[in-house]
Amino acid sequence: MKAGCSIVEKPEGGGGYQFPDWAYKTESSPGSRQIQLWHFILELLQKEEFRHVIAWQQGEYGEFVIKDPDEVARLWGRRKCKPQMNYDKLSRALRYYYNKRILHKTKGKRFTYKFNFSKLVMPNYPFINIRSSGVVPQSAPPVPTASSRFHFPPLDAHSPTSDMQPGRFSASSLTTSGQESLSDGTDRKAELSELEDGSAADWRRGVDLMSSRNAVGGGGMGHQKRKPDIMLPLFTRPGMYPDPHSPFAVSPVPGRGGVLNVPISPALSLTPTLFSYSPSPGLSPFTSSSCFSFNPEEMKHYLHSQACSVFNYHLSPRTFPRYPGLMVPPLQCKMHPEESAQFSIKLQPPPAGRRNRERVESSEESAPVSAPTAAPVPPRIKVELASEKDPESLRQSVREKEELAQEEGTVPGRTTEEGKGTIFARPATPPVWPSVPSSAPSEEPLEVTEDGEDRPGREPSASEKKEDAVMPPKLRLKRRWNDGPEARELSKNGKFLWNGSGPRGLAAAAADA
DNA sequence: CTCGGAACAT
DNA sequence: ATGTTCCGAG
Repeated sequence: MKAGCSIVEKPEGGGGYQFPDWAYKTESSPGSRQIQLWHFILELLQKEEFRHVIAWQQGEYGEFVIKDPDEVARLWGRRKCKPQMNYDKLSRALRYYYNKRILHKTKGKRFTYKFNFSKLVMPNYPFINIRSSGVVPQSAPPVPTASSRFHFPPLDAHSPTSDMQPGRFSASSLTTSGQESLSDGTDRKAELSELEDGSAADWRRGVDLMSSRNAVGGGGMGHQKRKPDIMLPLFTRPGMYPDPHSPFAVSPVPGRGGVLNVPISPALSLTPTLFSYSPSPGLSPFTSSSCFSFNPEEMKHYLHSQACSVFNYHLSPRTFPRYPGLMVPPLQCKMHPEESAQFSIKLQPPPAGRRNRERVESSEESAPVSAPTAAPVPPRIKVELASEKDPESLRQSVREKEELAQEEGTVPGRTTEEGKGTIFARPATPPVWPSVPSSAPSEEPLEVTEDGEDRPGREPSASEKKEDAVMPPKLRLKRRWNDGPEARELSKNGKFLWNGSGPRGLAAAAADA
């Protein structure tokens, strides 16, 4: 089928680092999902080349703006071999992330979305930002500001968390950047955000690590219901602060030039450990070249990180195979000269779906002009050139290097944002990240979550077993953090029916099963 | 623009 | 499970 796209192509034609195909297939067979949209977005955000297309929004942690929707869609379409991709479709996919809580929309701001990093793991970006050495390319998510916030659901009925939270989050909830407060209520049905789901659950597992630091949290937590431990992932220990480059990042392993040297994730040891995840895309040095290099060493790291990710997040169990011991995928698959892709022709069957909606006439409209040669009754296949234009490409690597050299970067002119090194500066107060406590030994920014699924020794204890599971899917869905504080209201509108929303909606329900 | 239901695809 | 493709509604 997707003959034309067999290779994982990089977004911009030659430029970026690429991962071998298998790298994207976190799960070997069944639903190997290749790259996911949010991954892709993050990927773009990491590269300066796309700064004009998509970039972090300064001032809001994790928020980004799609400056050129069409371009982003094009790139995405290319990556997925869906020439017909457009922003409308892409945005639909993005919207599906709302319920998954991977993303949410920044209301009032066009093309602006915000990541909920607590839910993300970068399985495919193990090297990202790990190095404290710095190299944080330009795009690092903005430092959290007062206004930025994620909705971190209360641990209990009343969330001590927010309360105890050092200012940062509390304030935010009130204003939120400004806009959403009013209209959001629109109709957003169920909000019920109060129930927390994974996210809360996730971060709450701070446990051990934080045990010592609990005090810091304000000591408010004493009443944890299910999770015995809750903790606010506060960075208590000065030493563990995030590396200067990323506000959230905590690179527990300071000087470590290498990547993960973590002896497999602590999680494996059942120790509820939280890792911080740093959204800031620090490209690792590895990526400086146009091709991703895979050394056994790195591979190992990569795998480790995968392991960590998988075990610590409930992102998706299938993110990584249960690698017994770690098996290293064949490295043989070096790099494909994908340059060839540039002019390859992609065949894409018309959207087969929707048989009902005959797109008979429409079938042609998509490529009316270009298919003159077609026979009278054109086969239902569209032929398209997969060329487009990828000017960027090569120079990227160079640029990156330069960046590295500069380190701070001062982004070359432009950037609506105030950019500058300040981006990476961390707030005076410890970059508290609710869901990201730091764990000493590991670099992988991870967060422990509940997916007990693959955890070797882990038993699904009722208490720990996913809360998600416990919570009725309905409730769990349609929650948003974004809403105004009050916004959430049980909406009893008819909207509670999910009849058809089916699979997708429930997807949010956790990776279990 | 943005949302989200539906149906369909992988 | 995660999109993709359409589409009506606001």
